[in-house]
Amino acid sequence: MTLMMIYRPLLEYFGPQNWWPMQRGFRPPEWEVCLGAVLTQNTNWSNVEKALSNLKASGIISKQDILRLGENELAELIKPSGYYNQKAKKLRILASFNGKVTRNNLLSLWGIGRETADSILLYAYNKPYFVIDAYTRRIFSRLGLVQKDSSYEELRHFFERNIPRDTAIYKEYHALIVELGKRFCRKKPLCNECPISHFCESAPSGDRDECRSRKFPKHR
DNA sequence: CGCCAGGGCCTCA
DNA sequence: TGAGGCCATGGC
Repeated sequence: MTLMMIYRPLLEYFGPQNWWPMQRGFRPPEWEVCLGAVLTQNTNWSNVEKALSNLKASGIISKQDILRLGENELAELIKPSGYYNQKAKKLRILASFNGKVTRNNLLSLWGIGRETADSILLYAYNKPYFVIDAYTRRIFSRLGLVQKDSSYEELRHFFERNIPRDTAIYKEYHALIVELGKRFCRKKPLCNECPISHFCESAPSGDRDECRSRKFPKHR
């Protein structure tokens, strides 16, 4: 079993997710992707949309707009996204960053951890970093392809080694993982309706392929 | 009402 | 280097 053998049925089942538009010739505004990447930390995207529409309704879009605003006023506008005091601080720090956009430079900023950094690098700057989140860890450990306690960097390298180095695929795959996690591979999984249960070690045995070759060694 | 969502930081071993 | 506590709103 390969990672692309899982990608294909997910794409067929859910269709292209089109998170941040990824067509040729179109780049989403980098700063707007950064806004979303911070606001969505441990938060439902529908709450992020409320925060983003508050910002837009107030004409607050650009980095300069964010920095012109006081931290408390910014916090008030992004309140629906939760953790609004922390996120207001994080956004001001990120908005004032003017250095070269590298992973290490992003990680050096307070409030930007591995997942947020990789989301920004991939979706805003089109750099081939695979984004790992809680769904990724849950889904692929249930599938039996990785260990539950693998570190972030171990998981990221595992995906980057086993997927074609194509940012369009990275973007789509991560979005599909999130969709599968929300719809089927929940904390209490809905294996009976899951489109990839036949690949899964954790699914009830009736839904599973009993005779399949394991192409990957268990990831440590 | 409880649970959880596209995390990250700090503290304390 | 990892577990646990903290940050917080809104939808179901």
